[in-house]
Amino acid sequence: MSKNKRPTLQHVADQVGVTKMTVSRYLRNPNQVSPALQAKIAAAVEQLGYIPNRAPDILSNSKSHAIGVLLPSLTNQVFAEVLQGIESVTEAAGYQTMLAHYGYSQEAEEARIATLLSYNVDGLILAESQHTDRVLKMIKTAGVPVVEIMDSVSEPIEQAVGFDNAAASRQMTEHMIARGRRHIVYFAARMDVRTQQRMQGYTQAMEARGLEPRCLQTTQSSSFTLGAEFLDQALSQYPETDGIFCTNDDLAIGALFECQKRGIAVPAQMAIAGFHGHDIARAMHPRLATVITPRFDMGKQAAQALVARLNGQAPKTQKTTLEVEFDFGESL
Amino acid sequence: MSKNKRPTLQHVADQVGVTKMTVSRYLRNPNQVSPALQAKIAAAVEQLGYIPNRAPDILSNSKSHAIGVLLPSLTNQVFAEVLQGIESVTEAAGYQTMLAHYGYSQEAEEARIATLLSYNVDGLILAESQHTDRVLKMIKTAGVPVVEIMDSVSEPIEQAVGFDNAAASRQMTEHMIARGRRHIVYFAARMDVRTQQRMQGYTQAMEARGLEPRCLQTTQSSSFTLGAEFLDQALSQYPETDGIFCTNDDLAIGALFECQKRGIAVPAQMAIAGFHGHDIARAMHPRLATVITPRFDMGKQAAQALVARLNGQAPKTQKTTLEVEFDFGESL
DNA sequence: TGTGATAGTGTTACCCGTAACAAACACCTT
DNA sequence: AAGGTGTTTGTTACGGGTAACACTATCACA
Repeated sequence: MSKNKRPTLQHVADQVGVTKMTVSRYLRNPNQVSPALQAKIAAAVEQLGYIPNRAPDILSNSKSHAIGVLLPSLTNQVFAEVLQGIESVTEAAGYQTMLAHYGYSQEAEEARIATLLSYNVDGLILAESQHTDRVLKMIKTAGVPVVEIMDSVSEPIEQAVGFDNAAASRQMTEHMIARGRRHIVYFAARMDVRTQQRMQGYTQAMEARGLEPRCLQTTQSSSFTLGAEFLDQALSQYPETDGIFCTNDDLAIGALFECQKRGIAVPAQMAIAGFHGHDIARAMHPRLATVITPRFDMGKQAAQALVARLNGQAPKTQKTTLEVEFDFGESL
Repeated sequence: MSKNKRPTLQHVADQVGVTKMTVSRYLRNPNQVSPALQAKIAAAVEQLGYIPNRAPDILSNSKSHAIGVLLPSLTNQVFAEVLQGIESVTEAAGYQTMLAHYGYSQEAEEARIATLLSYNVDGLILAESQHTDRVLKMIKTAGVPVVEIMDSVSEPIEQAVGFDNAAASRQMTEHMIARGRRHIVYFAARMDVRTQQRMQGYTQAMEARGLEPRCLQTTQSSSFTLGAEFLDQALSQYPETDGIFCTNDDLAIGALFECQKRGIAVPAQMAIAGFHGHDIARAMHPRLATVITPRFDMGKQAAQALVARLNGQAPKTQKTTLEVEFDFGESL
């Protein structure tokens, strides 16, 4: 039961009767060694089951070919799609992503970044625009390129790829007003920076039309259940409510289901809009009005920018603002 | 603009006037060095912004304190929750998870595992029960412990934590039959091993009652849209259909929405059941009948088993079968 | 005063793949 | 035949943290 250590280049070399340098050359470019040896080395590699080992390279060159990705949450569909966009690029470029999540906590983010840097990641993609001082110092000291996503308004560390949360929210609110809604309530959860920006966009649009902004908010995380609870709260607190705009689709769907349960007609009696444009929102009846955010594309462009940096290209743009789309669905 | 290399123990040591060995000792246990040096080293570490480096340790000991997790997909809510269960354990145990996904392809899984092993992961959690020969050989050669999840029936490489897909499916089908449904159609997508097991459970239950099993299947991935399309197909192919059992909640929800659109009463005219028990299924009206799978717990127990192995404990059980729960909701 | 124990610090060697350089050899050219 | 060129393989050293061992200073106690 003694654990045989995993084979190294030396083991392969011994089997063939050459030095490990020759095997190393063969593995990176077979034509660098003579045809006779090529066959022998190939056989030995196959027989021993040699598995490449990045550790020495990481140690020597501090290049891990790994990229650290920090996301607040993975159960949130939004970030799963962002990650797909990132990996569509990193995978093709030969980078392994090292994923970490921090549950919207700055302290947790700091700890995760320290861990990722201890594995010598070559670059970082961060889904947050505000960081602790220690995070900023670590990134500077480590000298790794960083791309921030989700927000194109805040000042980035180096580069950012995102969209304008406040503007998107303002436009959706304006559209609801244009359709005749006057008593729109905003549902906000978690109260992270982006939710605050969206709430601000809503508030601006309401005030610009002389309407009174009304926000229901909580620091707990959003869920369908919460959307239902907020609907209840809105109806009792503001009985005249004729529209609801939610900081994400989960709340909106929860509110819409609750309307259906109570027999409140959507959109006849109540307009409902969400944020992000998830598949489910677009499959339901009535189809949910929502802001379609460029999640995949944002991940993709962020990764492209990072890979370009790692290939030695200087940052091209500091901020990239992606456009959101609107689906006014059947719920307004 | 010359890139200062990130500080090493040697830099800290030089600043203090000791050897790097002393700094190393301080970092792992401050009391191993004299109080006078403790203060000086702490100051130097802080000033230089020293970031620990795992690479040498990985090289020396082949211990990375990282665990590789292979999931077929991340946009699938199921696996996001499994991952949360895994990380609830690994994070506390001081292991970094390295995540990779393979889009349900055995070849992609093989490539991902090779990559993870090249980073010297200490262990693997695999969400698949069938693997290529090369995967089996690599795992054996690397000598890393492996825990498989999602399926407790197939023969595991070493250990498995899962549930019985066929039995769960059989039970749900039996319940639908007991409620009087006679023409139940099964909706299957992707056709991975677990879907096939579930379909088999359905078929067994139907045949045991002398009913004709009818399956609509496709290799494309499931979606709400596909659920709607399948409903259309079922109604035209088998007009007498009075029940639908779907291989996952996405299909079931798509089918349910389509019923609502067409004015087909659920459950009066059509019973619908899903699989997995997502939040959305439990928030909608009528509440979707569904098999609630132990996703978080499965990830948690798999990670616990793996961490125990890494702490030198022998595998306790080869297979762990977790129980599923049933929510018959309001759609049967 | 010598002996042994202990605390604190230093020295050396190692992990493994590869860059850089060196060497050996075949073959061609003048 | 000497020199030049190119091909193939070998040798050495390196990266950064730490285990193992060595050494020194301090102190207690017989």
